[in-house]
Amino acid sequence: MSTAVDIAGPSSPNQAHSSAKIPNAPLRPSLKRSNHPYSLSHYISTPSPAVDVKGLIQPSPEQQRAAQPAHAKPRRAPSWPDMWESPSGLHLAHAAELLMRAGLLALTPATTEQAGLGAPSSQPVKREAIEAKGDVEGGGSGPEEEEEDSAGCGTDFQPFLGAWFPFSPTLFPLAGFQMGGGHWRSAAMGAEGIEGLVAEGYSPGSLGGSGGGRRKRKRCGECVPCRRQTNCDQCSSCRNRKRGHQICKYRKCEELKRKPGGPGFESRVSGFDLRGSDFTLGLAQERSNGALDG
DNA sequence: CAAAACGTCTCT
DNA sequence: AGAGACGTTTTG
Repeated sequence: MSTAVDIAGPSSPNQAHSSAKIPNAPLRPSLKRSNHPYSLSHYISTPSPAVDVKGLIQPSPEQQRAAQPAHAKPRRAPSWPDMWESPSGLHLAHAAELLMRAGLLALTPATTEQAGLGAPSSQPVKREAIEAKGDVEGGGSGPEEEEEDSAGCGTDFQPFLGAWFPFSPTLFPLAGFQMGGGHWRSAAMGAEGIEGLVAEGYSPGSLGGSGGGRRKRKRCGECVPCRRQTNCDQCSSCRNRKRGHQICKYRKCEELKRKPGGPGFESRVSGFDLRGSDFTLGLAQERSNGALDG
């Protein structure tokens, strides 16, 4: 088992059968790409190891081993440290900063307004375009991929080293990234890739900006509910699926529960702490409650 | 086209 | 405020 979180709701007796017909994948299929060799509890209990740039670029054998637990099937470059794979993306901000310092990752400047920080329109960048290219690495999506589908973060992209890592939009402001406009730049990524990434983002219309009509937001893919894979079959949403048109209450994305631009939206970003994030703390709490397995 | 699920409205 | 119903959007 990997990081697939199957946090039972108040009761989930029918997980086995319900999971058979439940679309495990979050709405964004690209989330399937994420591959987390570690369980959630790993990230909860294990402090992020100090990583230096050198280790980032040329991971030590120890790091490689750490990224590849014995039971984990190697579905990506084994040289890629697990810091990219944190389901919460906590390692990522650290990594990004290190990369930036190392000059390996440069970002195009964007204003806060452009980035839409704290604004509901701060949309994750759609990744289908680059996924099509990057599927080479971890692309062997076997059936077991399902179990990790929702472990992805907001955005994956393939950096210069050729491996996927989850990319949470909320981390960009932390690491000095400006992402709202979809403008980020990898030193090793050509303009084509960048443009593809940006261009493939939500269309203005789908952003609800000028389109006018209401648009659907998408699951973040990284919150606890999103990571849950089975419907409880007992909540009102599950029981009333046909008429309710609603996802299981216990799978309802935390992000979508919030009103866009509502209270807490911005503070979650600015108040994000690399070690004590809402997500991590929440998981820790869940774990202490026995909701998460080891 | 069907299924899934988000957004909004209405009711309690 | 929460739940339910339904329109609508999105995806395969």
